[in-house]
Amino acid sequence: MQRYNPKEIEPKWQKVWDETGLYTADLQSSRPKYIAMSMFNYPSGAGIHIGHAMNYTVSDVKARFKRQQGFESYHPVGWDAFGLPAENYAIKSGVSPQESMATIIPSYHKQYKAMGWSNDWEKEIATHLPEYYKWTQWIFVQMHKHGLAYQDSRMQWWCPIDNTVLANEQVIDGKCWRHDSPNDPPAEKREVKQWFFKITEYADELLEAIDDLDWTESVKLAQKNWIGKSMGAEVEFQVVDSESRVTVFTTRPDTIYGATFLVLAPEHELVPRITMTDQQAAIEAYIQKTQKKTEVERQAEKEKTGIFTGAYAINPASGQEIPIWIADYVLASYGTGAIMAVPAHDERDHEFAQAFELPIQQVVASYEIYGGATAPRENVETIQRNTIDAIILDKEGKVLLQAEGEHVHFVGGGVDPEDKNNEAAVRREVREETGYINIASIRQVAPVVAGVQYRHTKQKNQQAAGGFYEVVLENDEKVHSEADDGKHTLEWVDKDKVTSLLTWSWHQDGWRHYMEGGNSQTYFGEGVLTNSDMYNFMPTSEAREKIVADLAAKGLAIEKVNYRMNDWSVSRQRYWGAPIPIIHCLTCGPQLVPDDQLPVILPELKDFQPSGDGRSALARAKDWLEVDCPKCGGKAERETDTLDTYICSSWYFLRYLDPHNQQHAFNSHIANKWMPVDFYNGADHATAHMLYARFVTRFFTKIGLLESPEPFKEFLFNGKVTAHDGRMFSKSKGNGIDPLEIIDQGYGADALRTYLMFASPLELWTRWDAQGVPGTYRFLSRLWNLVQEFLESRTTNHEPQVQEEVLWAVHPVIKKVAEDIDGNRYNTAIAAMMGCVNDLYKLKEPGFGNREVWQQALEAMVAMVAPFAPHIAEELWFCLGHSTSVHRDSWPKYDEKYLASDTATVAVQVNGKLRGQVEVAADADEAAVTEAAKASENVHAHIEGKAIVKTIYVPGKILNLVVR
RNA sequence: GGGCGGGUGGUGGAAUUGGUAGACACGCUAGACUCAAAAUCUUGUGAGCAUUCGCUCGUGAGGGUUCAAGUCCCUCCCCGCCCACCA
Repeated sequence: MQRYNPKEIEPKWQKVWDETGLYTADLQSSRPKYIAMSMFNYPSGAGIHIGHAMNYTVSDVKARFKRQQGFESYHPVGWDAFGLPAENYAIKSGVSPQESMATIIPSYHKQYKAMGWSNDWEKEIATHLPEYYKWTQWIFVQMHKHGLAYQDSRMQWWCPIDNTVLANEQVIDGKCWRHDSPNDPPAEKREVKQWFFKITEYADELLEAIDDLDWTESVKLAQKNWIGKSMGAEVEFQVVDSESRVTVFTTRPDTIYGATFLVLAPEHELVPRITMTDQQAAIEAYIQKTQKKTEVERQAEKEKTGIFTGAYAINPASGQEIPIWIADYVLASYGTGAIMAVPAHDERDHEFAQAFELPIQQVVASYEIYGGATAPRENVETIQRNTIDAIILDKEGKVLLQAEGEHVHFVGGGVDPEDKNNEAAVRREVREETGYINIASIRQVAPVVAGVQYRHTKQKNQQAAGGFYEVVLENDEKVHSEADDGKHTLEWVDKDKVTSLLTWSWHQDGWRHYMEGGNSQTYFGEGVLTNSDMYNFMPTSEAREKIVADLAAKGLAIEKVNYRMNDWSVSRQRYWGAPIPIIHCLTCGPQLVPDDQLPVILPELKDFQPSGDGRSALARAKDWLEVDCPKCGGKAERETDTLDTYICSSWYFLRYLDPHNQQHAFNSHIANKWMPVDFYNGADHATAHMLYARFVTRFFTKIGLLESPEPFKEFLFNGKVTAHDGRMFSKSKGNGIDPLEIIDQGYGADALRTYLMFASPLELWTRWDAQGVPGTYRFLSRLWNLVQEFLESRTTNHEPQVQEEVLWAVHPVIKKVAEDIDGNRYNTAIAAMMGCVNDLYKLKEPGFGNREVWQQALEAMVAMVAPFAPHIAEELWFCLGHSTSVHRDSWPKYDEKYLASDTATVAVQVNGKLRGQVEVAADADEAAVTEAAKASENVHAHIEGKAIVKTIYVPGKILNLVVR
């Protein structure tokens, strides 16, 4: 018998598939279409690594599965060839990126084929070829023509090593994404003229469509956070003694009465205008300091820094004059670059206020509707008042509680108009209720809490907002009080008794807050307003709208939606990218390169070093640079920026559908049939790339070239492969695993692929286990041997009933494997097939008597294993007598009659504990099963002498006898 | 700090969503084949007790609901990932 030898069969079939074009998709086919792909590959000299092996196998399995099911299945292949690494390599080695790609890409061909991926090589694309980037440039032109591309000067992240601008997402922890080791310098900020795509114009629709996507949930959430929509308002603050107004953005206009100061970002344009002369020097020094500060430093030091401008503004709600500060915790890039600080209700503002001893004013109170006897009543007048509650302590630390009927609470009461402040109210209330007059100290110890209740004494509902004050008595000297009149009683109690004695929950809360030493005036939740004039007791949600509306009527506010997402900066000051199709004319300004002159060919150079003035190496290509203006014919220069490679990858799936089209980026008719991509997967780029692809796709639908507004129907964010110790594989650690080496060791691509899909659920990270591939190799060998033994055996038996168990073993697995692959549960699909092979080993003991049954079973097994292990499957498929490939239209069908057995094994529990099993007919009723169970010896022992009080029967599964 | 995932044998992971916990695989154990080794095949493998039918415990910790909890509810602990001064 021939042994399983992947080294022999894998190259053999790879050659056959290649020559016959087995995986070439017919885009015009009348079959239902299916397109599965993994994220674009960036080719580098290192070749494919284990992460590639993982990613591309995931989509390959899906594509193969659908192809076997009869779909016209397309598994495309292409190269994201532009980008920094190839250029950096060129700078170092002098080998041009064009040349290195010309050798790297063919080496990838070999590796892809060795992995057995079912790519359609006829439709291969590469982004660095003029036939591709002509259309990348064309997209820029279309964006420009539709008003979505513009040039602007911006402070931009700048990598001091590459001398290039970085996108926000390319800055990680303050450093360039490619230079993030401890020794690398941080990214800087520089003013640079840039081209932008107005992705923010699509922010809302990109956000709204997320919910309906069949994507990994974490990625959907990441996209939402990335877009970062917040609803709020812009409010104007008049600067005192000045014409200027400061516009702030806030999501909490309801807290405006608590805005006790303003903060501007150091870069804010008003800073120089409103700075008082005596502060000027200090402020300039502060701005200098913050500009030098890197993101890393800003994040490391959490303490707030800032400086007072000397200027004041008027709070448009309260009319108070409040100081204007500058601080770097306010970002120039978000909102208006200025905030109203509400230290009582925002953690950052609170920190700042504490650091600089600025006033804190609580304006939102948590709110409670009291239950029980004091519940508010209907059709009763509601009055509103502020209250105080005093936690009175003597020198020993005992606490004074007041009892009134069934209620026990702290001493407290309303704040009367004659009380000039709350402290006066506390003093008055303590004297009136208790008679104590000598108070050592008073301090607010819990935030103001509001509530509504029914007051029997007044026969009205009362809304009250009150704070808790710690009152420490100096001595026990007292005067006549209400307590002496018998209105209520007073009692000194130990601190540990207080909680259990208090009858009002809000007093319990206040006490808890006090005992926890919680902050006395901050509250970050929702509630009702307090200290806010006519808005008092209004719920925060309502006040948000009302206050903005009232201020808007005076022209001082406007409702505003803000996004954290910024426009897409598409300029790169690099050589190795698609040139931006713009010509700068001194008289006419920037002009688009006319369509008939596309592509703007990237000239071949010898020196790829950026020109150092912030422009790319293209600035030195004089012949290329100098052109005539397409409008006036005068002297002009080409744009030297190239396009962000994210543009290349934002539409490549469309080019896959029409890779050789000379007239158009893609054919709309074909694209409308094939879009959206049915299955997409990857382990990176959850935000930027996916969002840009969605944006560009939506743009195409807007301009009428495409029907589907979303590019990816299903997206699986799969896990990565790490070393056995959980650390990332990396070249510097020298711990990489080379997939080709595994294959060459003799295990073959099939075993490797199967292991990667089996090791763990696709969405989890996999730790590389050196024993894993040998394990799946063993499984494939067993299948191989099973088929070979069957083919060599001579036994026959013509009775159809013989060995029908074989079908009972296989058909449920056919059902499960298809369901599991559809649901991306590849690991359990493989486990089910392994189990099935093990079952077949046992069933072959008496020989392969019923040849028809065995033929059917083995064909099904071979076909099911084919998406994971395509080579062995093809070999065995032909061995089993086929003359066409297993990889098309071979998926087995299961027969319902082999799914459910006519007998069932029922587990018998007594009082929920497993005590035995009984074999019964599948349709046996509860009584019959109970009878059978009672007859079972061990069950009998457990129920003997006891009464069965209840019986639960789950048909075919479990019988639970409850005894007493 | 915010958000999202998770904690199940020696290991990776199963468990039809409340119904026999540990499928499948790795590793380990014993045996067969072999002069021997590898490969292959056959055993056994959560812990403890009993080594005979069995019994007790067991899914991060503690409590609860239920005939029945890895799964549901409450309290707490730990780990991973992503985002992070976004007003």
